[in-house]
Amino acid sequence: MPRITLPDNSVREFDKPVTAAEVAADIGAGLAKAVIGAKIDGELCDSATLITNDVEIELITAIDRKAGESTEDALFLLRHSCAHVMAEAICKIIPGVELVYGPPLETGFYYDIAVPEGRPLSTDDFEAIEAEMAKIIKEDRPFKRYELAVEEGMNKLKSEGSKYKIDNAERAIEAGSDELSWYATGEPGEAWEDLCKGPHVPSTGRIGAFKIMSLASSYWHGDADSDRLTRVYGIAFADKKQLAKHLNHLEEAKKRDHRVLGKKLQLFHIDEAVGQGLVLWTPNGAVIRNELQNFIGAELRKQGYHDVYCPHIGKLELYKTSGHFPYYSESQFVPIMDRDFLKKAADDGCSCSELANLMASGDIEGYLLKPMNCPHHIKIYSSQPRSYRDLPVRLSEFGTVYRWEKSGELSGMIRVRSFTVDDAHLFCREDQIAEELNGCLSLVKMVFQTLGLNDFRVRVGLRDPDSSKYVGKSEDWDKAEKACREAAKSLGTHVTEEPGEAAFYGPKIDFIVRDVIGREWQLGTVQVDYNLPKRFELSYTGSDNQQHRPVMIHRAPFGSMERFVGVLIEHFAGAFPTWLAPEQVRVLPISEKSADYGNSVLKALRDKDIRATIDHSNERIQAKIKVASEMKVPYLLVVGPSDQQDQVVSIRARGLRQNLGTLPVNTFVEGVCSEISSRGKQTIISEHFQAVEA
RNA sequence: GCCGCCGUAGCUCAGUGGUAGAGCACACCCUUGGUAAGGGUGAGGUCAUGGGUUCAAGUCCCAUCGGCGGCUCCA
Repeated sequence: MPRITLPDNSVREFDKPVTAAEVAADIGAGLAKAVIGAKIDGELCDSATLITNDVEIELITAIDRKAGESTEDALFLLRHSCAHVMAEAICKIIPGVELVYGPPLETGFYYDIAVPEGRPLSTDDFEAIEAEMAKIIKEDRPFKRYELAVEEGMNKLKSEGSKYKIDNAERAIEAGSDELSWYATGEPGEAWEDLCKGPHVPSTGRIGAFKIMSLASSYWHGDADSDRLTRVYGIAFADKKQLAKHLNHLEEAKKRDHRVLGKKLQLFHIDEAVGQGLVLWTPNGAVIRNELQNFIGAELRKQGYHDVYCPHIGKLELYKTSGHFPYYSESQFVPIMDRDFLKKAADDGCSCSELANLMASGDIEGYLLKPMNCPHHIKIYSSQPRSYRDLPVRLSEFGTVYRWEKSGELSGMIRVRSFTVDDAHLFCREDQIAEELNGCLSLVKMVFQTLGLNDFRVRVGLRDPDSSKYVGKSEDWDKAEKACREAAKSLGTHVTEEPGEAAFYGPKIDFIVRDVIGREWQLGTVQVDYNLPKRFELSYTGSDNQQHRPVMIHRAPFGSMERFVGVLIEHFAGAFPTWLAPEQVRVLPISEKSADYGNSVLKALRDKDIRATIDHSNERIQAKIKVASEMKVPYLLVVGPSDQQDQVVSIRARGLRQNLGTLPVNTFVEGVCSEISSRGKQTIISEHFQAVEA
C-alpha cells in the first residue's frame, strides 16, 4: 500500500495504488483541478501514472503557486503536449506528412516532419495550423497513454509504415525500453496518436497559450547526408500573459541584436560588394577595437609578451607541415596558385577538372590565405637558436585569419570569414606549462571581469577517444589534457569536460558566452600543444647542452575581435562604458549664442584626449538630447548663457533622465579622465552625484 | 552547403497586374528655443541583379547575388 511523501515531508497513505491526480484530489479540490503532472521519485510523469510503491512525489501545476509562474517541469509538459497538438494539426492540414520527432526545448518546442513532395510547408500555413490547434485545445481532449509490448508495437509501426517512427522505436528499444508507448489525443484507436514516451498534460485544454514561431530545416539524426526534414518551432505557456511576456522579451532582445545596433550606432558594415562575412570596421567600431587592443596590450607587456607582425598569406607547404591544410581544407579559401605553376599546368594540357583536383588535394605550388597564425609564429621562434634560459618565448599578434565558413553559417560579426585573433603563442619547457597556463587564464579572467562578462561557462575540450582526427602521441595528449584540467579547475567557476571538443593538435580551455537570442559562442580559448612543435621540429638547448622540444600554448583571451565586439555590443546593449564608447561626451549648446562657449568646452575635452563632439544643429535642446540619447553617448553637456557666466557645464548622464546639475568645466574633464583611466571604477556619478538614483 | 522566409529612398517600412508612397534622416528657410523630437519647403528610387510571362510587372514565373531563422560545421 503506497505511502506517498510530499515535498513538505508530510506523508499520505493509501490502501490501494493511486494516481498523482488522486493524490492531488486527496489534498484538495483546487489542486486536483490544477495538477498537470507529477515528479515521482524525481521522474517526470503523467498525472494519471499509477503509483504502486512508496514514493516521494511532487505535484506539478501549470503555474507554481509560490513562484507565480510555471516551473521548468510544467513548461516541459505543456510544450511537449503542444508539440503533439501541432503535429496533429499539421497532419490534418497537409495530408501525407510523416512525423519524425517533436521534443520540448528550454525555449519552446519543435516538431520535425517530412513533408510530401511538392507540398512544402510555408509560414503561410501557420494561420491554418494555429486555428486547427486552437480547435483541438478547445475540445479539451484527454491525452491517453497506452502501451504495447515491443514485438506487438513494432508490428503496429511496421504496418503503419513510417520509417521514422520505426527508427525512434528501435532507438528506444536499444536504450533498454521493454515496451512502446503511444499517446492518443482522445480515445485510442479513434483519435490521432503518436508514438511517444511522454509524459503529457492530462488534456489539450491545459495548454493555455501557444504560438508557432518559425520554420527551419533539419537533418534526420542531424546527419547532413541523411533525409532533410522540416522543423516547425513553437512556444507554449500556461496562459496568454506569460506568452505575451515572452514575445515582448523577444522584441527587446531584437533591439539588442548587434546587427541592429551595429547599424544604428554605425559600429560596422558588411557590404555585399566586398563579400559575405567580411566585416568593415567603421570609425566608431574601430575605436572600440582599438581600446580593447590597448587595454590588453598593456597587460601583455606586463606579462612579458613580444609583439610580432606577419603577412596574411603563407606558402601552402607551410600549412601542410602544420597539418591545417589537409585537416581543414574544405573550410579554407582555395589556395592562391603560383603563376608559373599555373602556366606550366596549362602548357602540359591540364584540364579544368584535373586542375580542380590538384587544387583540392593541395598538389600545387602556391599560397594560402592564412587560416591560423601559429605557423608564422613558429617560424619566428625557429628563426634563431633558443636556450632554455630564453623560455618561455611569448609572441603576440592581432593576426587576421581567413576561413571559408559555409554561407548559411555567416552571422553579423559573430560568424565571419575574416577575423582578427588576439593571438599569442607561448613556447615553453614542460615544467613551465602550469605557470604559463595560469598566466593565460588570469588574463582571460581580468578581461571578463573588467567588462562585467559574468555569464559565461568554461569548457575543457578533450580528444574523442574514438576519433582518428587527432595528431600526436597519446602520452603527450594525456599530459596536455591533465595540464588543462588542472588549470581550469583553478578558475573556481563551473567547468565541464567535453570529449571530442579538442583541436586536432591539442586539448583546450574555452570560454563560452550566450548571445541575446540564446546562442552560445566560443570567445576566449587556451590550448596546450605538443604536436606542432614536433611537426616543425622545434627545439631549444637545455641546461644539459642537449636539444629539447618546447611545448606550445595557443591563447586568445578575446578570441576573435569581430565576435568579441559583437558579443560586447549585445552585452552592453550598445551603451558602452565610457572608456570604450566611440563618443564619450557630446556638447549641446542651447542656441547659436552659446556656440563659442560650447566650442571652448569641446576644446578642453579634446585637449585631454576625450572623444567629444558638439551639436551645432539648428534644433531645440530637447531634440539634441533626444538624438544624443539614442546614440547612447555617456555624457551630455548642456551649455547656455548661464553656464557660460559661471564657467560650468550642465550634465546629463546616459540612462539618467534628468539634469544632474553643474560642474566647473575642469572638474568635469578631470572626472571623465579618471573614469576612463580607471575603466569605470570611478565615475562622474560616484565622485560628484552619489545621491542620484539610477 | 541544405530547407523556409525576405530584398522598394541613407534608415524603418506600406504598396495583390494599370502613372512609386509614408515617417525618420538629409538640404534650404523661418524660429534662438534651458533638459527625450518647434514649423515650412525641397531633394532623393534601374523597386537587389539577369531572364521570362503579359497590351501592361515592384507585384506572377525561373536563375543569380545578398539578408534572416534553423540544420550541419567551426583549427
